[in-house]
Amino acid sequence: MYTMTDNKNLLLRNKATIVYSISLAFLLFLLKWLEIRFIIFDHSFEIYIGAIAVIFTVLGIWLALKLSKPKIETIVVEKEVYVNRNENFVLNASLVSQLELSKRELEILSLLAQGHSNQEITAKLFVSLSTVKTHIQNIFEKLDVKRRTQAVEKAKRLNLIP
Amino acid sequence: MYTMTDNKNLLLRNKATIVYSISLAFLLFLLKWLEIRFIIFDHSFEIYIGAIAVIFTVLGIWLALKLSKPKIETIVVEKEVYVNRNENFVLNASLVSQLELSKRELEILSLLAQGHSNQEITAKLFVSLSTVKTHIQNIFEKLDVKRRTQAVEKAKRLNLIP
DNA sequence: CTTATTTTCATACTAAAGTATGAGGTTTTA
DNA sequence: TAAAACCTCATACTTTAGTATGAAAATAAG
Repeated sequence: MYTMTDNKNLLLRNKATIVYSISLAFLLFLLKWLEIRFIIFDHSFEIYIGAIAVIFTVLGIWLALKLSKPKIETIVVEKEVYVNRNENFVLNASLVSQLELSKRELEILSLLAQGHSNQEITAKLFVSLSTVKTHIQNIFEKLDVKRRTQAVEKAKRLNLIP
Repeated sequence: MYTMTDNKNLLLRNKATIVYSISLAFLLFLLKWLEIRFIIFDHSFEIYIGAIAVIFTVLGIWLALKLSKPKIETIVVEKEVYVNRNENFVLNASLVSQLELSKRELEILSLLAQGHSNQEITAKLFVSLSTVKTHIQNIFEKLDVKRRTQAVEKAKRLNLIP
């Protein structure tokens, strides 16, 4: 099966070469034949050359059309998938990676969104207030926001948190 | 104006013809020149004809590439973009009435959810900072919350704001 | 028209959030 | 194994948010 496919590809790939070779052979034969007639009958030299020019131009055009590869144009169609806010939350993992948000940062972002204060977050995660503040600061930088309400709004909009 | 456009289209449409005509004229001149050299110096006839063939083949190829519109093969790629379904937000009017939230309060609640600071809200609504604070205070009481993040979370959960 | 509700605004104060800087320990990656 | 990334924590300070109280104007409802 594979051998069959290979053979088939070989023929297809070299089709133009084969065709041109055969055509050239035929045209050379034609040249010789016309040359003989020219020598014998001494017809107009210009007509002969003109015929050569036209014939080979046509051959060139035909060959170019066969050889040219179709230009591939890719169109990206954005298909909007509507997601109900909480039910079908799908994490935008690529964006999380792009923004370089760590697991801890996402965790804290979630707790912000749930309405917790910094002090409450310390109790939930068993860390100090300054740790929480540091994480929040990092989150703000990565999301390019100034306050927690902005962070939450943006994170939900971008599907970073449910 | 229309006449100008017509003239322009005429030139564009016949561009290939014009180019080919000029090229042919040039090549005929070249032929004549080569012919004269051929007659004078009596070089090989086959080389001369071969040169003609090659030249005109190249011309044909060049012409075809210019003439032919590249075959454009279009590949459509679907990319899924997750969009929150804000369109289907249905205000929980009965609950708004139950909680006795006024229009102004809902308005300010929305701006909170969008991530605005108090000062920013003053600018948007053309009221003073203490007005904003008073409204927010009233919102907190009616929603029984302690901070804006809680208010936003609860309001979205209860479909009070989009 | 009177009353109730809403909106507006101020003041003084406390609490929480946010900023900037520095440092050390742990885990992951190349 | 070294470097990078992540997590943790502290300190000092500024800014914003939140609280309590009071008052007046505007609008809506009875």
